[in-house]
Amino acid sequence: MATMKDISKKANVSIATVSAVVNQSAFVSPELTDRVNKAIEELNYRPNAIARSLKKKSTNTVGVILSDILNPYYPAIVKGMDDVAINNNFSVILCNTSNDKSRFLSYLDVMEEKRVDGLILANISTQEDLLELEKRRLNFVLVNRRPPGYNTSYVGVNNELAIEIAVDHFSSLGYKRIAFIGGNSEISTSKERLNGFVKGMKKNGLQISNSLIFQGEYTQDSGYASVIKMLKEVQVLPEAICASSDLIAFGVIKALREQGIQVPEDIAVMGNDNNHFSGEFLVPLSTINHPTYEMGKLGMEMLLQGISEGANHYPKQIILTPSLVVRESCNFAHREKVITK
Amino acid sequence: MATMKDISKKANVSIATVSAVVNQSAFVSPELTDRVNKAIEELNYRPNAIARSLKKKSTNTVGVILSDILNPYYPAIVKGMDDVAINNNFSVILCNTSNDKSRFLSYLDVMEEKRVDGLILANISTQEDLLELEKRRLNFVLVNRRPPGYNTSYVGVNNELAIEIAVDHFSSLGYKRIAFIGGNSEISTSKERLNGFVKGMKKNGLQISNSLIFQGEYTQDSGYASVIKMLKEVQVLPEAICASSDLIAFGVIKALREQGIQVPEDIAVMGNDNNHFSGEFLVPLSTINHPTYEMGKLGMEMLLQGISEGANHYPKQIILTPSLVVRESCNFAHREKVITK
DNA sequence: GTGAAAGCGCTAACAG
DNA sequence: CTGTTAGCGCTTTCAC
Repeated sequence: MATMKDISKKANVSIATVSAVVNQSAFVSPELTDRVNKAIEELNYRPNAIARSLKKKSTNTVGVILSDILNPYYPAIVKGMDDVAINNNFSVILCNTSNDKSRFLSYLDVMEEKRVDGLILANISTQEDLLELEKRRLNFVLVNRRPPGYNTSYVGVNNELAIEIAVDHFSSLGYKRIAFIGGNSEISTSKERLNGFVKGMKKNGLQISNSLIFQGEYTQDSGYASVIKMLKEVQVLPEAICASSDLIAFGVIKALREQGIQVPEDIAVMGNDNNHFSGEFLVPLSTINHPTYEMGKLGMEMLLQGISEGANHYPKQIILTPSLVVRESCNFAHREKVITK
Repeated sequence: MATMKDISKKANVSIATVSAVVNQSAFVSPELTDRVNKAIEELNYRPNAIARSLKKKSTNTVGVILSDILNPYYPAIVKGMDDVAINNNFSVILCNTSNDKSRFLSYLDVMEEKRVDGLILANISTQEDLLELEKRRLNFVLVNRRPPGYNTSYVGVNNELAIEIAVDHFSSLGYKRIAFIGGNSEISTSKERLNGFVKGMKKNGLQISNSLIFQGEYTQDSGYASVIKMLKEVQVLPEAICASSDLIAFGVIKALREQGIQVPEDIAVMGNDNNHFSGEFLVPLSTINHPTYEMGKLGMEMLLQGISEGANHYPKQIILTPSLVVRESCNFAHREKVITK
């Protein structure tokens, strides 16, 4: 493959001149520019970004690490990131850890060796992982999840508020006995959502029953399992269920229906995050919308800004505001009946 | 950041020796190995993959180009690719064209400049795009879509068979008047699926009515719009609708329901591709399963094999077989009634 | 077994 | 304005 040297020979100019026209980094007389461009054309020359990176000590590529691309929460985030990356001439290396810690660590190694200019991570919930990350000399911003107390570059949504809104909605509809079915308690978003539940219940003067709080995973199966568990353990069923994610809500509703419990007639259900398919679920899901595309977009913008500003960068956090989406899973006029087993 | 030179000084060995122990590319006495490793530890050294790439003329990274990460068909494909990439010490640069041709071209440029070792493309349907691709000196394999007549490295699913299976299923249930609602007719999978429809209808001795064949996009909105169009244009409604993708089927069912037409009681609907949420759609969708994860996995395996084998590589095509998934959207005992407007 | 040295393709002083 | 040159950090002969 042709190199600048080949071009310089062919065009009878110095290699520096070639570089200057390729990068438009200095004025070159129209005549020479022409000769160079012609040679480039003829030899089908492409600058070698690897060589340039070695010299410039920057790669114009960033890594994106997330835990599970199959979770429908992420594709929009990734799209947001990719859109701004390409607009700024950056490439993104995608790393899908599949929730595997050792895989996460090996991605970190690779990213460091490949000298990415920065990293966006959507999978950091613990101090431990953060420490691991900070060991590397990498620019980074966290997205969606964050360890407790973390207060530098981050963009996420107000998870606490999300569930508060959900509880408010339930309360305004007259529901009082409300269950919460959450995700993995290690994950920051999951904690924040549970906090939001507690806060919302208190705010509305509603009583919290510990027997109606469940934690599991951010999956449909987990939501399903939690309901089965609840049905077994609890004497008086809740009037409404607040799920920590739409995927969980899907599982919840599935389990309920299989047990002959109608949604929303018997029990109301709210989701959270506004999955692409929530509107067309077995029963159209009322939920809380999360601006995921924005999150990815802003995350990447923040990272690139950090990269270009270097030490002058002033770190910040952006917290996006979620909003209520009313559909059919909890619109039923509330009755006073209490369901017992 | 420490370099091999730093290590070599600190450990009092030559730079070549450092390289040898880092890469285990030659025997080094245990003593020197120790000294080197100690120095590496102390200086927190990380090999510079950029420099290595420049020298070795290979980057251990591949590009993946696809048209729309938001389409639920792709995440599993990407996961399959990423899984095998990491296992082989490769990174993947994700490129999401958003169906934008100029963006596709600029991705190609970038991939060439960044000297990726290969490319997987899931968005190539036309001769034109293929030509554009072949201009670059890049190893590549096509996945999912392919231009007519293309017969080198490819992995996809038997789209024709998929729809044939769907038609067979309808036929076995007694449905005769069947509509087909397809995607963009430019896209290879879309054509193949339409062919499968025609083939299946003929095979089952069923009459094809051109007024019952629609093309649009692989989206819910498009499926919705096609049904509205059909309802307006057609005198005698079909008994069953064969959708080219689940997303389309979602739109179809939504439109039908809004018009007061029950699925499957009034009209049966089959999807295609087995979207993650098809089982929990408003009406659980009977569909055809596509092994998407496998497709990504095999595609990446094929590419990496091609890369390592170089000119000795013997190109091939892998066609995965889809399978019927029966749920509720076309199980209704068929009645002889004909619906007219 | 280990070290010296050339060179991958490019950028950026620095001279002229 | 244009050319010369010294590296960027690493791999890889080729001597010793």
